[in-house]
Amino acid sequence: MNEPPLGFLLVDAARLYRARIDSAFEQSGVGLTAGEARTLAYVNLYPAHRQSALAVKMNVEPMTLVGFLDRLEALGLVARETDPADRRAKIVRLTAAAAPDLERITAAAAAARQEALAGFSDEEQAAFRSLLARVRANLARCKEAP
Amino acid sequence: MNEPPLGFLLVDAARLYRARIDSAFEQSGVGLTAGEARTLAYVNLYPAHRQSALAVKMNVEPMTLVGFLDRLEALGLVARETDPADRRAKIVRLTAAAAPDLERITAAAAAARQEALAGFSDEEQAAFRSLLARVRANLARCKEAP
DNA sequence: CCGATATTATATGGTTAGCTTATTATATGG
DNA sequence: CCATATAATAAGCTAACCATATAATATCGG
Repeated sequence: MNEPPLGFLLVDAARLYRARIDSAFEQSGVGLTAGEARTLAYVNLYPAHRQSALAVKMNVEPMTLVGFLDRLEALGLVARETDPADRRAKIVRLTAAAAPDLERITAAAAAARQEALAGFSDEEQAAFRSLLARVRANLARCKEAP
Repeated sequence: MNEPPLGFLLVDAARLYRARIDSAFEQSGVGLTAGEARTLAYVNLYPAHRQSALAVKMNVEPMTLVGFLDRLEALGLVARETDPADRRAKIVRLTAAAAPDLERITAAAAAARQEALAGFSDEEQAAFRSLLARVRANLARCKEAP
């Protein structure tokens, strides 16, 4: 019996993962969607970056990021400060209020990850991570051709 | 330097993959989105199944499948036949017209896969596929708990 | 046989996460 | 100092999902 092609596995797995994350966040009382939480985590990971730089890190169009940041800012979890070196640009920072949410996000994400990787040895987890990172890099690179 | 967590890699990779597939389909003249093409490929993979069975295979809600099939049927690529054993149910089949499109879809998907897996050895490809299938199975299973 | 319950597909309507294109404000190079 | 580039954003679109409700049909208990 033929199996679904690899691309479908990837898209399916990602959709299920996102759904799992969404439900984990809903349960844990953090009022954030997967995309918002992802953005918050990236701001934490790359602090004091400009929006455009953050968008590059996230492999997302700047306009997509604007929406996420709008909501996070409205919730008081991030702040946009005008870059003193360039008044067009904005520097994105976490606020103090973000810390507890970030912690719950991290916990929920860890739970989801644990379920996704159930039955994986440490080596398998590392291998999966590394292969996935290479796939992502391949696809991100081939996006800059047109 | 910290790296983005695994879940984000997965979601990012899938988004980039879907975008890549969409552009490949657009270029190749097949007027299908990634979701529609995925559905068509699943119909090919699991022929003469009921919609509900197909939805299970695709890990999608029945209502999501309805939309995809509506469009594929309007394009004349699939047909819905009433199941003689149960007049509520419909059996989904490919039409003869689907063959060329299916071929172009397969080719476009293969091209995207090749880009995603650039630099992978055969062993790495197989490993990635197998790990991904396990992740998908884990997540699909843990979806039936609530 | 009959009524209650379950199942199959679907209509309706909403959400999330993206995108493109155009606009505004500010920088910067000639 | 003007032309062009860049940073964020506004506006509006699409795809891909989901949940809830409904109509038709099956099925099971009595």
